[in-house]
Amino acid sequence: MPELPEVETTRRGIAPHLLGATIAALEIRQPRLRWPVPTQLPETLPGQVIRAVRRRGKYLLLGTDAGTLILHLGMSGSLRLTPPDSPWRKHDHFALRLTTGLGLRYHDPRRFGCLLWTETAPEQHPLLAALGPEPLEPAFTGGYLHAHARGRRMAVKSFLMDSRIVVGIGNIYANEALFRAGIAPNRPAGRISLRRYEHLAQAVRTVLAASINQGGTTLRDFVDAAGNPGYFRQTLQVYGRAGEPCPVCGTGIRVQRLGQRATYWCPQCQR
DNA sequence: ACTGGCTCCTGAGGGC
DNA sequence: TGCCCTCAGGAGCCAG
Repeated sequence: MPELPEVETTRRGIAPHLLGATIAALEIRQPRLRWPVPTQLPETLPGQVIRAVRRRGKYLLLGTDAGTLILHLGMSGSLRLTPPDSPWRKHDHFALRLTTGLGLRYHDPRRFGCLLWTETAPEQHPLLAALGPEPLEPAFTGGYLHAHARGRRMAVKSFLMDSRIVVGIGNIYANEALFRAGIAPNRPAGRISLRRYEHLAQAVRTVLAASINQGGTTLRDFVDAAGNPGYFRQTLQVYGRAGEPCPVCGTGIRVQRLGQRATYWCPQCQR
C-alpha cells in the first residue's frame, strides 16, 4: 500500500516528535513480520537518542548513535503516535516508547512490513544498497530512464515499479504517471523515446508531489501519524476507475493484469 | 543479464 | 448465514 507519498507523509508526521527523543523501550507483540524482528533490539534500544528520521524509497530510517532502525510498511502497514497506555489494537505488532511517554505504534494486518537494525551505514544494508535514485531528486531525469531502458523488453509500467531503476513508485502512482504522460503501460521500456521519457519523469514528479501535498492516498488502511487518512484518492485519474470515462477524452478506462498487478489506462490517450 | 511468476499474510467482497 | 474464490497499496527470491 504505502508508496513514496504515504511513507513521506508518515515521516513528516513522526519526525517532529521523534527527533532528539530518547527511547525508553521497544515492546514487541508479534515479531513475525516479513523478517523476524531482531531479538536483541529490546535490549539495544533503551537509552538511545533518535538523531535522524529519514526516508529512502519506501523505507523509513530512524538513526541513533548505536545504529539505525530500518522500517518498511509493506502493503498494509501504518505508524501512529499514541499517548501513554494507549490500548493495543488487533494487528498492532510493536511499539517504540519514548521517555516522554509518547508511543510509536506499528499496525500491519498483512505483516508484509519489517523492522530491522543495522550498525553500519544504512545505505550499505543489502535491502538498500541496490536502490535506484529518489524520484524527487535531481538524478531522476528522462535521460536517466531512457538510458536504463535501452534494450529492455519489460513493460514500461513494471520498469517504473522496479526499485533498482527508481524507488518509491508502486502500483497506484505507476498507473497515474503513465496516464499523465500518455504512455501505454504495456509498451516495452526500450521502445520509448527520450522525449517521452522526459514527459514521464515530469509526470512522476508531479503526481508524487501532488499526493504528498494531500497527505497520500488512502484506499483502505493507510493513516498518517495522527491517524488521519490521505486525500489524494479523489485526485486519481485512472487507478480504480475501470469503466469510468477518461477525464481527458471520455473513452472508458480499461483494466487488465500486467505483471500480476491491476493496470488501468485510457486506450485512446495512452499509446 | 533479464524476465515473469511465486510467495509471505489477513481481510473484504462477490457469487452461490 | 456460510463457504469458497479472487483480489489488495510490496518486493525479495527463484528458475528458466
